Amino acid sequence: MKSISRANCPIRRTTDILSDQWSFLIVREFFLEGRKRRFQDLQTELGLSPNTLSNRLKRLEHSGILERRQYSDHPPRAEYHLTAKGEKLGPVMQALYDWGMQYPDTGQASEND
Amino acid sequence: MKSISRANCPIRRTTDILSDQWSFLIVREFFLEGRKRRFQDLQTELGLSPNTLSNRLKRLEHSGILERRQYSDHPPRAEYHLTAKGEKLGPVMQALYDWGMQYPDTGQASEND
DNA sequence: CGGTATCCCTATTGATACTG
DNA sequence: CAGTATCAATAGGGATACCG
Repeated sequence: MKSISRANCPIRRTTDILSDQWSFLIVREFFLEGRKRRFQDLQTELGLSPNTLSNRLKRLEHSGILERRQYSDHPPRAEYHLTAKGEKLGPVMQALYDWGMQYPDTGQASEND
Repeated sequence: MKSISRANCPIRRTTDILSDQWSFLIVREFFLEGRKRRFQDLQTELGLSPNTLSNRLKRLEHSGILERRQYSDHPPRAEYHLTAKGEKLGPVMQALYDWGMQYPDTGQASEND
């Protein structure tokens, strides 16, 4: 685990994409709730505003982690799913999960769902 | 890997602490550059402003990931080091690193160091 | 050296209303 | 349903100057 340049460090490349208030949690929904998620699902599950969600989704799509698939026009229905690249985030999510499980007292979130 | 409440999800607890522009990268320095880092080291290595660094450092300290140790007053010298809890972030850092290594094209950082 | 104190700017977010 | 548009609030961050 040794990087050459800080700007091009693999950890930095990863966190540049995912390290904000929502991205990890959005990806989390795919691992926890199912491989296909719809806009409304995610919004309800996470409780963020549609513009913010739209924004993150586009970024994740652009980064090749999610893929959008529209399968109906008239009642507009689209679903997002993890790409192979997105699936490979499994170990990352697992590691975040494991650490969080070891320290249940950490953090300040207290509201239910 | 199944959580009960979203607000109290282990992943969320972890990302609540670490998921911002700098925290992962600060922790990264301890894994990559050495277990003890000083304020100036980190600032130079990462290129962030002192107030921002100070802020993150306090948060990481408060979260029990880093510990501050002042070992001189007159020429003021302090060093930060990972706690046991901080060391346990190893798998997280490794996973972030591994994913980043698999997808070297991802991200947009292009400047050198 | 190891920070704090200011000032300021911009990106992110939320709330809300609206559209195809 | 799946978003986009708009507006306002605020937190994050940079630059800089300063202090013990």
